Amino acid sequence: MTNSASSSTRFYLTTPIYYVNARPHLGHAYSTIVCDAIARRKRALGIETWFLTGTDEHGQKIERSAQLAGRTPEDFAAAISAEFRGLWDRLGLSYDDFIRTTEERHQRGTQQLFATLRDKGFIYKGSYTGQYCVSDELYVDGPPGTVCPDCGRPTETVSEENYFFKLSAFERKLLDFYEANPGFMGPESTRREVIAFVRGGLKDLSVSRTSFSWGIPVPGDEKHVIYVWLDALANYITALGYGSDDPVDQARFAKFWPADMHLIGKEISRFHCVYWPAFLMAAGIPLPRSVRANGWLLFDQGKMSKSKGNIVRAETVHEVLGADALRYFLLREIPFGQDGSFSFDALVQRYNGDLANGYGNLVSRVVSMVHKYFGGIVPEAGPETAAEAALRETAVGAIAAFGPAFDELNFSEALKALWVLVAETDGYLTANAPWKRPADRPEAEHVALQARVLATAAEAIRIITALVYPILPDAAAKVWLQLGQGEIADAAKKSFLTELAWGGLNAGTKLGEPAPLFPRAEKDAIERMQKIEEQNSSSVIEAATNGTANSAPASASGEASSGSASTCGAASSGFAAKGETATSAPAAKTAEKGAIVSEISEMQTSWDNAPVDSVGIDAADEALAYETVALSSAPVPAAVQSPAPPQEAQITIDDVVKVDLRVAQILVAERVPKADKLLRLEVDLGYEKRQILAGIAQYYEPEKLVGRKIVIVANLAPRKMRGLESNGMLLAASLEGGSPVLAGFLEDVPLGARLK
RNA sequence: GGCGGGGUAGCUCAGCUGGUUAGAGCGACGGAUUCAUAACCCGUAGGUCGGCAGUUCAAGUCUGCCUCCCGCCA
Repeated sequence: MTNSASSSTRFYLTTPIYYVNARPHLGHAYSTIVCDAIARRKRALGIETWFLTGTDEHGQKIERSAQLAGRTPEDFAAAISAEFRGLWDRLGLSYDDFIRTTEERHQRGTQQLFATLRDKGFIYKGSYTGQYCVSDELYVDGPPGTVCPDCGRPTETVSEENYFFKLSAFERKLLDFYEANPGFMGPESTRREVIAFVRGGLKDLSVSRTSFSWGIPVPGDEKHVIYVWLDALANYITALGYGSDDPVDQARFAKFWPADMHLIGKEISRFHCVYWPAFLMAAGIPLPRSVRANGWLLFDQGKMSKSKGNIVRAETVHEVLGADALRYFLLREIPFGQDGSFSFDALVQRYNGDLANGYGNLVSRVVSMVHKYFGGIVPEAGPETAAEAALRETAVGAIAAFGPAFDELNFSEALKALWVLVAETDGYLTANAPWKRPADRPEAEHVALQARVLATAAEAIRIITALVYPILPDAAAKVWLQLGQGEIADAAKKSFLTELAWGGLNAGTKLGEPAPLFPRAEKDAIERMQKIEEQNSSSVIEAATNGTANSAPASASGEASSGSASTCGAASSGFAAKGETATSAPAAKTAEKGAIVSEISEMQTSWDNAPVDSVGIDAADEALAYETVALSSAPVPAAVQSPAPPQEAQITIDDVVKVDLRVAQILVAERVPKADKLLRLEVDLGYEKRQILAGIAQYYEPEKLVGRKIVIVANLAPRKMRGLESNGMLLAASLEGGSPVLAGFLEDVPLGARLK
């Protein structure tokens, strides 16, 4: 994995930076937790470690989302960035730096990178005419009228002058590099895909935009902003100090770059394994040593509640079972690099089985017995018998197996190997039963046995605890105290893992008081977590529905549901409803690419897999979710709060069903003569066609509306306007200043489908 | 459509270069036990190793075809 000598004394690792278009969820937490575990182990091995995470905040989608939320992009991005950071803090993640792409240091460094690329002749100005998907900020091949392959929305024809990066010049160099550095990217599937992609040919890459302004200006040509991906990827160097004049920054950059590991979500492999190395090669900057992709996190709770949304937040698990439980589950249950499924059920099962009944209970029984039989003082073990030798060998084997597995990111294997020691220690205790003295065993002999067995078991626990510390930092800290070893954080600072060996627990050590580590989760734990999520999402729905933002605008819902990704990093991991029916949601099918191409999120991606009956709702919830962040008070961080939208009188479900909302496609759109606001539309509901009038002429070009699927109120009483009868009303978000944004769908939906 | 990865006990997965009665953990069931968080320990549970056909003395383990799932690319 890592190869150079320097990486044995220093380690720089990064998470994706998360796109601030949606609130953090479990998928984001997954990547970050993995990095945290790695960072903790590296530090405990005496390796000087720099652990970077952050948020990706530029791009047209953020600009638009902010606008929809009635906020400035700065405020909007800051609020969601604060949510991410706050969550990482509450989860106790030990990042060394948190970069925001809106920070001055990043802007400066990114501009320098851009200028360097240009100075070296790898960036040129060219023009592009073709189709462009605004939502995904993606250029699409094809004639006018082509729909976006990622989101299915119509593309717009644009003609603009852009800066291009000579990616095509790096095709051979990249392939050579991959060959010379087989450990550069992983897992193997990612490696194969990336190589196949590069072999397929590389085209020059547009690296600037003029269609919006929320980004970093191109130095010397401020009409352009730097392409979000170039912007985002640059965070890995700007955070260290690239582009800074400050000697401290420069020293840090010199010390830690190149990165030892970029941990990413597999959907953004291409950006990290192709574009990023090419940018760096072009700029003459060393390449990172490895890029490792993790898989999606699938969510297997479709049944839980299709009306309430399926988004699970790390916070929920944290509240009920604790951060360690979440960390353990993610690292133990999911073989790293593969997709994994999350469910409360599996979580609780792991928690009870491995943590409560296993490790926690083991610590509890041993510590209590030392208190009970030896007053809390570790006894002298005395001469070893075959039983102790066997346990010692298991422990030595666990130490030997754990490290290499962990260092290759096989956390699951590492933990499995360690839990063999947990089980054997339990078995050893039961076999020797220090709590029971057979009638024919002399008292003195029994005490000797108790001493030997408890000292040995306690030592095994010490080994287990030391090894598991990077994964269960909170629990390990408690156990370390119970073992009379002091603060484990201090031990970690002293590189205690480098010298971990059997026999470190001295006789005479005074143990701390036994305290429950992982209280067994009762059946209600699952319900509690479900309830928390339901409340979270229902509050979101309510807030969004009450306010002005009811109908999620087409662009908004698309962005939001997709947006959770992180650009650069996006996505850590997809977060999806587990799909028995991936194919039944065809429209979303391609969304995944979007993540790759620009900033689509894993969220979106994941919804692709969702059972069709929940897709729309889930996506919508997410859309609403982010609006809530901006518009009203999300339950959590204070930083994010803002005035709640005006409350409307409550209604019941009976009121809701009175409104017949339907999907319709615009067949004809034209201006109504002598009316500057009205557009006459002919729409197809599948079962009938009808005419409706809409006051959106100032905001939408009629030609661009044709073919678009919208939502209309189908049972609105007819009304005449300008002599024309309108049979229905279309739905749009109403923004400040009155501009509308049409409601629409991310997935393909049949005409006439009812919204309910 | 091209390429790649998958389909092994109820669940999550191991099974390297083919070789005795196909494994682990969890769950379930039975027993034992009480130091411990109704935990721990022991034992049991018969899964056509996606399907078919081959190669071989011998195939989850190699080959071909089929089917289903996933990903990348077009």
